[in-house]
Amino acid sequence: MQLRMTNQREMILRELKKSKKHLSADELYERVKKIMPRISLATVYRNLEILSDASMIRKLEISGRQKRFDSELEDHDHIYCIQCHRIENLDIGDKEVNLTEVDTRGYAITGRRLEVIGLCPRCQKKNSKNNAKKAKQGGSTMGCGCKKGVLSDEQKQVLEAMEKCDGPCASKDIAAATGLETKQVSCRITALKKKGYVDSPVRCKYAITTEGKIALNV
Amino acid sequence: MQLRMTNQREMILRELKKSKKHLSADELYERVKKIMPRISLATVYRNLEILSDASMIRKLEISGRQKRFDSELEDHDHIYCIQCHRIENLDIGDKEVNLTEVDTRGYAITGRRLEVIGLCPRCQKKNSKNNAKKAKQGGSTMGCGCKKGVLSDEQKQVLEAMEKCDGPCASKDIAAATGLETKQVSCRITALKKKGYVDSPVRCKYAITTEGKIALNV
DNA sequence: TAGTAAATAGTAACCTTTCGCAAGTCAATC
DNA sequence: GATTGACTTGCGAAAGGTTACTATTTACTA
Ligand SMILES: [Mn+2]
Ligand SMILES: [Mn+2]
Ligand SMILES: [Zn+2]
Ligand SMILES: [Zn+2]
Repeated sequence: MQLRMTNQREMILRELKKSKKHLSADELYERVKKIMPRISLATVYRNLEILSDASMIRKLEISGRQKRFDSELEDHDHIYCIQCHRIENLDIGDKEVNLTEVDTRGYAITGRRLEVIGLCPRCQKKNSKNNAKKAKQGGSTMGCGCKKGVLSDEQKQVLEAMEKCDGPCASKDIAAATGLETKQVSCRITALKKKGYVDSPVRCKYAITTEGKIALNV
Repeated sequence: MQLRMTNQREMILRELKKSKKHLSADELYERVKKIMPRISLATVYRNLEILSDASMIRKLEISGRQKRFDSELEDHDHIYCIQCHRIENLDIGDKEVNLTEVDTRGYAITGRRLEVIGLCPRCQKKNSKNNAKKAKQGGSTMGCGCKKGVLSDEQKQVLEAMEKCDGPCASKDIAAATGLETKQVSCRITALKKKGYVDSPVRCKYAITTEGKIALNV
């Protein structure tokens, strides 16, 4: 089994090296596609696998998320941000980590993986800003990690009713305004709160948030 | 937002603790289902997420594979097997890993994750047995990691033709016997070789392997 | 105890990754 | 130079794991 250096493979390797980042397969795919528009995502995956088997790149299997690939071969560890999932290199000396005396339970050790986890400087800044803002607003529940701001029709209906209403309103009011059942309104509000589009300044009273208004007008 | 201790949640927590293993969501689901047959897998996922957010359990997000959950809250690291993906606890003292002097690039450190990677004793044994067997057989390419031995109709056709033929035969012969095009036969042979059902004792000649015969008669 | 918020079951959708196939490319052999 | 087969690729489909949505039920609390 020998490797052939095809154009695709070469380009994938070159783009990964050029980026100097820890790219995921699809990020790399987007980059390579600009140069080879017909390349397939499967080819990118296949080659990243092959290249890392051949030790020409490194595969980073960090923390249950998307795999990332690293063109740097020298031994090094990584630090990553819990919030923005940025991954950066970390240089650690032999003194810091020394596993020679650890009881490895009969395992034949082939390597180790060390991740330092934290909040990157950018996210720290962002958070302190947001916190200041939130304190003024009275503490919305934003930033829950919901991936999408997509609204269902009924959610939109509820949100629209809430926008028209001035000041916090009860789910009963929304039900009356929309014609939906109270129970259903309650469900929609829960979902919207999770997305950060609605908050509850007073118990049992709800209001649309700034984010909610933005989401409505998209 | 407050937590309620529902029956489902309690059971999930109890079963995880009882197992003393690093279970995945679906493994836990199978266990809980025996006691609460109507529980939903989504409930298990939701609760594992909630419980780990509440620091009542730990989420292990190891190596880009399935998430696993750990009821042990004390700080400890893990060792895992590249082959069977078993995960075991690993006790490491403060002397072994000391990151206090590492340059963390401005990150606010919240934790670290150390995985030692290797081959577990069981897999070591299994491998040495298999290698001995392979050496005797003359080196078939089995054990490539293909997950399935499922044969497509055309693969089966090729394999059957190969079985009837005595001794190694060329892809041309198979093409003639099956009525398929030579190129297609070549493709099927490649796939079958990858599965370990065919090998090539002489260049350009192929024969069905023992595994191949077994697979045909399933 | 009534009323509200949180949780559930069931299912659909989602996202990342892998697979199978038909076709193409290339180097080694004839 | 033609043939052969190993290695690749693009494409489509599917697997596998996880999350989202919604009607309904349950736990809590005022
Ligand atoms: Mn790196
Ligand atoms: Mn553990
Ligand atoms: Zn960050
Ligand atoms: Zn193992």
